[in-house]
Amino acid sequence: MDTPDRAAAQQPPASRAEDSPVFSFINNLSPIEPLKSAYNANSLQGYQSINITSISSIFTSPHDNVHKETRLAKSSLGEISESEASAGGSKTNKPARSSNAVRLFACTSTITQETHTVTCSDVADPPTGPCDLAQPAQFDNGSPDHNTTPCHGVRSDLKQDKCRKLDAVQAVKNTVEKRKCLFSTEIQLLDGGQPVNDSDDVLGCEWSDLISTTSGELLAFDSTMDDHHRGMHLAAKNAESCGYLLSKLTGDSEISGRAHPSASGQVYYQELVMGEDQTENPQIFQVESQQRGIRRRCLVFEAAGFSNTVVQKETVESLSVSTCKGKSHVQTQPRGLRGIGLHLNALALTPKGKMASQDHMASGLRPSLAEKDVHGKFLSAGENFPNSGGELLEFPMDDCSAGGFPVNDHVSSQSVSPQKKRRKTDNGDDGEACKRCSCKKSKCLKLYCECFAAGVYCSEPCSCQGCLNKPIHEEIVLSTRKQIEFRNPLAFAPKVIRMSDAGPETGEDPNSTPASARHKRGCNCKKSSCLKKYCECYQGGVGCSSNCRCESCKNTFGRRDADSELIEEIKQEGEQTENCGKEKENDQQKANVQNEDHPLLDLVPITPPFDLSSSLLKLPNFSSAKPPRPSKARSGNSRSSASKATATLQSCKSSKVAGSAIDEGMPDILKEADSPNNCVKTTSPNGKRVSPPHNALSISPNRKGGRKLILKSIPSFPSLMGESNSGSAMNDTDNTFNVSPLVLGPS
DNA sequence: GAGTTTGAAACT
DNA sequence: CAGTTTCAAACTC
Repeated sequence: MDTPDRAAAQQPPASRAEDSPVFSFINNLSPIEPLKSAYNANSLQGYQSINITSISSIFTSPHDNVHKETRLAKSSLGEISESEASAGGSKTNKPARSSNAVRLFACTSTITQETHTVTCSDVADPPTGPCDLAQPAQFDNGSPDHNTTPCHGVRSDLKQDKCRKLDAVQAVKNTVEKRKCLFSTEIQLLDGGQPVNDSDDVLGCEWSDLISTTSGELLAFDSTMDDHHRGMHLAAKNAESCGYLLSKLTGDSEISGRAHPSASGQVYYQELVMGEDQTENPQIFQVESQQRGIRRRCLVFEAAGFSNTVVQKETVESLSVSTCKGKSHVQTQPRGLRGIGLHLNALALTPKGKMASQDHMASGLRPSLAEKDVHGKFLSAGENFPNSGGELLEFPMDDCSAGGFPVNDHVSSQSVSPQKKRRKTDNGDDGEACKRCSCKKSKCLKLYCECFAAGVYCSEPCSCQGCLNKPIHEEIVLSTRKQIEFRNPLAFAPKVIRMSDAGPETGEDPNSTPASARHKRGCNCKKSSCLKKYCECYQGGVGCSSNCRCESCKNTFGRRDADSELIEEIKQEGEQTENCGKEKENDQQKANVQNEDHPLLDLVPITPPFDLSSSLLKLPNFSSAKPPRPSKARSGNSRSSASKATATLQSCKSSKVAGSAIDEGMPDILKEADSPNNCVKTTSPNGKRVSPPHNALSISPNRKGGRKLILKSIPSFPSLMGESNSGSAMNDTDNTFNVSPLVLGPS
């Protein structure tokens, strides 16, 4: 178990990898160089305003993250494998994990470490006990995906302050370390060639990602050779394990799968992680702090990260995989977990558009390596879903958001290839996808700002003035967010979740029915008749619900008026499944008719708030934050429907969704708050789609139509509130799911 | 591209 | 909690 860890820890940071033939070899290899340069340039541009050091730090972080993940994954795997061997094959062997985790940390620390002071040994020694889960989580943070799961994000934030000082130094060192990482990855590649071969898909993705990133890093950071050597050393060792791991990962996926099939499981893990994280070793925190760069990106990748964390938590193996979020994830991740985490705030942006189908991403193979990386990450998120292929959770992240996030993330933006953007546009409506905010007075620190609302930093595409929503002003951003969250816990909640067909273009699928926290509140349209983008419901592609206070609603995605009918339908479904009331067959029929009226509706389950997907989303949001308005909305016109819904809820729950999976696994949040809504929505006003159980399933890999569960938006920021709540984490699904795109800084 | 409209967010 | 103001997106020209 410990051997790997020890090796990492023991290895003198200064060990000379440079001398090693491998090192030289790697240096020579740089097929990917061009990409790097591109990245660099992009990143720089993105951060024009930022000083060089910051930029570098930022820039590095993302890459680092990527590397980390890859490394970690591999190394962790390798370790795991080793540990397993030593342990006698008990995969779950905690000690093993801890060791693995430790090792991973060591790697990460070396890679990302802002300062050499953070020694691998430090990391290496962290107490294994509770850390098992926590560690993985940490890695997740670091992971490119970034999910800055709320938990992580928070921590990291806290630590960030410390780290910031080091940032400048990091920038310089990052390059070195990155290089190390690269080396490690490459080495791994060399060593682990077999593994890669073993699972082309999964590994391939990882590799591609790794390569791209590594290559880029290598090119960019060659100068830092000295440090590299150290890194090399570690890397080399890691590589061995990694390669091993890679080979194993494919196999391990099964294990991961075992862990927590259900979404609830995911949540559970997160919570565990959260808790653990809190208790985690300071060392770990250091690592996290080091990774803060990653946090920034969180928005984009949070989802993925989330999934990653979960996965890791669930199974060590998954951890290793996390890096390769894309494919590897899918394979490795426990099914239950998939999807949930993903959503990003970035999604919030999506509303506008369009949910870019991320299938592409999932498919993962994009011409540009960079894209692959990014996509892979995204994909991973999406892939979380059980059926990577068939049903993916798509995160509607806008390219912009996702990619866009970018600037901060550098990686994202950089990595985001034109194709992505194109994709956005394709999916989306228009080029808008890329469009960003154009705030003038809000300084991009209010929800008016799409970027801010989405939990992403403003980037190049933005035309904002006096923007403070930048990594440089992270503290301000965080504090502002806190304030907003305090005011409205759901402020950053995901707007919509969507279930869509497996079809690659899900984004556009009329079928998909998003639900969003905001929609929970409902719109308040008066003149737009809910037929224009002014209407959030319409914008999100969801029907208005009982929560809406709109006037003369003509929402083509469904009306609240129809809610009652829909509800009834749901009831009927419930009956079908179980014994839900027969009460309103007629109503149901009516509902169906209405649905038919809207072509889109047919497929779409419509209502927002409460689809399975919504349940997923809810997880995060609901628990902690209750929508401020909901009461209002309910009280409003729709109330009747609402009451119905509630009434039906029980039946629905029991019968349908209740679904074993959800109820069981689902955190209370899912079950509770929206359950009624969920039922309703699942049924969808349209009437066509209905069975809630499916929804529940939707989360699960097997959704009926092979629909993808797409999270359009996820609460990017872990609600600060949530954090506090996290203590009661189990209950608060919100926390678990919320991944703060932006890392919450030290609160 | 400029101006108007709209509704959410923020403020009182 | 309600009403008003501010704001930026959406929309129109």
